[in-house]
Amino acid sequence: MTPGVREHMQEDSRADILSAAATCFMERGYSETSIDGVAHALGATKGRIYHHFRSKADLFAGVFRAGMDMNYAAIAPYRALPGRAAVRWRRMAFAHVVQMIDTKPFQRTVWMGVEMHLRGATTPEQRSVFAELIRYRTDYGNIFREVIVKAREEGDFDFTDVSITNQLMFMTLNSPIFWYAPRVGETRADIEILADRVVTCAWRGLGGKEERNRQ
Amino acid sequence: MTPGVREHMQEDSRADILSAAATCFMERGYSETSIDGVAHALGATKGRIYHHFRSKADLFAGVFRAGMDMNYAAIAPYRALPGRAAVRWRRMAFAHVVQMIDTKPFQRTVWMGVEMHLRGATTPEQRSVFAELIRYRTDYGNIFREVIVKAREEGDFDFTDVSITNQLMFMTLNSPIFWYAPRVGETRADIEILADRVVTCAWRGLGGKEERNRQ
DNA sequence: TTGACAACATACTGGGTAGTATGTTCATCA
DNA sequence: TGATGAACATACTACCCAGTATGTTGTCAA
Repeated sequence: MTPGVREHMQEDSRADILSAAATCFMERGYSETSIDGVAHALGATKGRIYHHFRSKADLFAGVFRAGMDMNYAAIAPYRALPGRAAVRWRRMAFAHVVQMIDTKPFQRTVWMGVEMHLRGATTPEQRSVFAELIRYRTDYGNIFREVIVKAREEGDFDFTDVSITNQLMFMTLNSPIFWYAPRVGETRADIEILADRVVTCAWRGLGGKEERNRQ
Repeated sequence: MTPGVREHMQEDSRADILSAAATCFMERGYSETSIDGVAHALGATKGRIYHHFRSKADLFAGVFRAGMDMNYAAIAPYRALPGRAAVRWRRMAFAHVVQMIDTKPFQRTVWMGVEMHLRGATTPEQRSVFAELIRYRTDYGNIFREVIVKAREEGDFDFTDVSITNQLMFMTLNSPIFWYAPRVGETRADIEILADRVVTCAWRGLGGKEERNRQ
């Protein structure tokens, strides 16, 4: 077997662990999730996980980072769109909401990570790793922040306090991670309609003008 | 000492435990919170807590119920207001948001309780108690649901899907439990301005018309 | 003044789990 | 073809913590 393929297999194994861990973290929370539990979900044992991750916190950080990586990738195609910022915002917001639905276990883990960091539930040694992840996530938030400020300057949005507004906007855009559940026979189009409703709600909250071509 | 006073002292002791437990649950989450930790925060020991509550889950349920009790009490004065439903909604929503800020530790615990129930993180025996609390909370949500439906009928709100809209609305109204932090020198008026901004954002999300007398 | 009981504190036990130490297998490479 | 190391599995330990069992103190009622 070529070294390239071997390396790829290793990365696959890591990705499988991250995916299983994300699901476990979502379904049981951080401390209720045991390494044995994640291993069981994989049909493996602890050894496999501890071979790839130094600790439970390291595994958690891996899921967090993977989730944020996917978020950046999801909005990347729209960040540099020319034209009005409000239009750019709608594309980004829509991609973000769809992303929340598609990678819900990872996003729930990211959310938990932020909560844990805010209450300082990390050991000193992992503090720096965690702080970097939080910065990674804050930067992501600031991308949207800059866009809505620009859109306000261009007269398309209307709000007073930027910080609060950005918080409320993300609260709406992220909310599917809490209440979305796939319906039987649900198509891609159904999900997109759902996402559009969420985006429209956030759009209104930002003081965006009503558009005729949307329901 | 009169029996009345004794009983009152007991209730005081219970209330102190609930308050300390709410803070601990908020700061550390459910499983990271130890009974010893709550006792320590009270300057007491486990014995005191287990004298009033049968288990950790029972203590948690007590905090949950107390939080919801306070919520019902907060909106009670406005539920039967005559006039347009949209106006009634604004009063109720404002009272709700202020309540989220004032009793944040309890509300965070309620939130955690809902999450735990959704992922089934309860033992069978406590399942019925928990189910009743969830119903208590669902009923509270339905109060708002009925009001926004009425307001839509009266032409003041404009939205498509009631369930999603109610979810998104509560997401916005509840959000201060995640990002609110008291500022130095903050007055009651500052909090009310903050709450009004949140209510306005939710109002817009519901498709409410802009009002001139608000910023 | 003396039970009786409420309201705690103290001391102990058992189960679950993070982390570690040590095997085992198999592919690659010299 | 034997050495080497990656990629796991197995076995074990040490700790934390919920729950319990039992003591202690003060109050009230008779």
